[in-house]
Formats: sequence, C-alpha cells, structure tokens
Amino acid sequence: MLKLTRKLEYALIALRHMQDKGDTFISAKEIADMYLIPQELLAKTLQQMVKLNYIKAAQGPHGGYRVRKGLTEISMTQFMEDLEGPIGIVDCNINAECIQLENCNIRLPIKKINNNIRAIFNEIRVGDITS
Amino acid sequence: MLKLTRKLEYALIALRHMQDKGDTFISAKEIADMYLIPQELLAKTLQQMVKLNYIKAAQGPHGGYRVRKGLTEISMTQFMEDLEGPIGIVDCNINAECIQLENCNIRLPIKKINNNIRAIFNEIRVGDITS
DNA sequence: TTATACCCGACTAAAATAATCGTATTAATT
DNA sequence: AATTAATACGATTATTTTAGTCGGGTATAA
Repeated sequence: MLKLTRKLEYALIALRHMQDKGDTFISAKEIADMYLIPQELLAKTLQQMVKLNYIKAAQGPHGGYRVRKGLTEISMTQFMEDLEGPIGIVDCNINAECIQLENCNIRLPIKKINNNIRAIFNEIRVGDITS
Repeated sequence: MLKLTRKLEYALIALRHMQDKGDTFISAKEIADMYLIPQELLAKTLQQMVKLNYIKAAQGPHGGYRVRKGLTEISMTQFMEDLEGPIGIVDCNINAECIQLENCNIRLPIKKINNNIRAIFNEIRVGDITS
C-alpha cells in the first residue's frame, strides 16, 4: 500500500549516480553492479528515460548514459507519471470507471487527500533527490 | 503505485454508512448490496475492525455492526496501519532489510518524502472522511 | 427450530510488479 | 575486418501483492 515502484527507485538511484559523475557516460552495468540492481531491468528503465529525453545514451564500448541538463528541475509528479502513469490513491481519481461512483460516500474527502499527496510531489524536484 | 487498498476503501465506505445510521446495527449484507462490494470481503474487513475495537458487532437476526464513539478521532495513519500494516513508500522505511542499504544514494531524501506523506495522514482523522 | 447474521481460517484468482531472455544494432579498439 | 562492449527492444516468465471465495462454525431473535 502506498509504495513507490522499484523502477522509480532504480531510476532515481541511477540518476543520482550519473549526476555525480558529471558528463561522462556511465554504463547500465556499472550502476547495476554498484547498487545490486538487476541489470536488464535497470537497462530498460534507462532506455525509457532516454525516450523521455531525461538522459542521453551512447552506444558501443565506453558508451552508456548521462543526465541531460535541466532534468533536475522536473517535478517528481511529472517524473513519476512519465515513468509509471497517473498518480491516484484510488482508481476513480484516474479513470472514473468505478461501479460505485454514484453511491460512493467517501469520494470527495478521498479526492482531497489525493490532492494533498500530489501537492507533495509537485513541490519536490527530481534534483532534490538526485543532487 | 501509491494506491490505497480496496480493503481500506471498503472500510471507510462502511464506516461512513454506519455513522450515518447512528446507533442501529447495520448488516454487512446491507452495505455490500448498497455499494456493490463483495460481501465476504467486506465482512472480513468488518470483523477485523471489531477486533480493533473500532466497531461493535451484534449477532443473530437484526444483528450487524455499529460504530463505536471515538473512532472518528483516530488518525488515518493509525487506521491504515491497523488495517494494512506500516506505511512506507519504500521497504527500507519499514523493515530495513534491503541489499542496497549501505550503498543507497537516495535514502535520506526518500525518507523525507515518506515523512511528508505520513504527516498528511497524521493530520486527517477518520471522522474527516466518514462524517 | 428456523432463519439471519456474525466468526474465522483456508483457499483460489487476478492483477500488478519485477525480472529474464533473445535478438538486433551501434561503435570503439585492435 | 573482427572483436568486443555497449545500448535497443519486444516477448516472456516469475513473483508478490491484492482481491475475492468457500466451507464450516456460533449466536440469537422470532
């Protein structure tokens, strides 16, 4: 309940590591070994972040990934939703297809809580975690 | 990611419904039918809340459950943890058994976020949702 | 004594998450 | 040119968590 996914954890760990290394390209293997993360899984996450333009990839030997400038300014909300889809502590905050809807007697207060949580992640930048 | 469990939703819906009905005992069936909740599952959740002394049960015909006074003052943190166990957006905030631990480079900032989320639920009373 | 309702543990199903595999492509090095 | 180290990416499998069901028991009002 209320957990972040491993993917997000791995992504943040990797970003922080790359950030520390500045402009040099870091391979998925290096990060996977260092933090004991399954390499393939990390690789896929990094590839996803390439597509999102969060990081830049270089192929071939001495290749790897490095963080793009500006990433640190992105809000955690956007980061999380880019990687994992919409945040919502209950489904009706996301897709509205709930058989209860009409009758639901806790919808509004729950929605408020959801907004509170979103607010937290809106205030946090990726850089707050990775730098 | 970051979802409440159905059990919690059902519990809150049920509590609110019972609250509305004052002192009369409400059966699990009535609530299940009204909000289209699987009856057995709801029943189990209600039984758990009886053990937690959140509600009172009465057996036999015209039996059912009713809310105990004072429940509304309980914090959502306690409520959620009583029903589902400790809140923690990552495991190391809960059981500390993580192979990364030593090397983890995002532990502190994540812990802060976790505290922010706990703070939200500490500020909310069950009654804020069910009354 | 029958019907209604709670009690409770064991079990099964479904969904979400996590991890792996196989194959292709790219590019530096020798 | 061949080799090697790296990313790219879809498909698949495994694991864990969450959700839901079942069966047998107990209490009690009518």
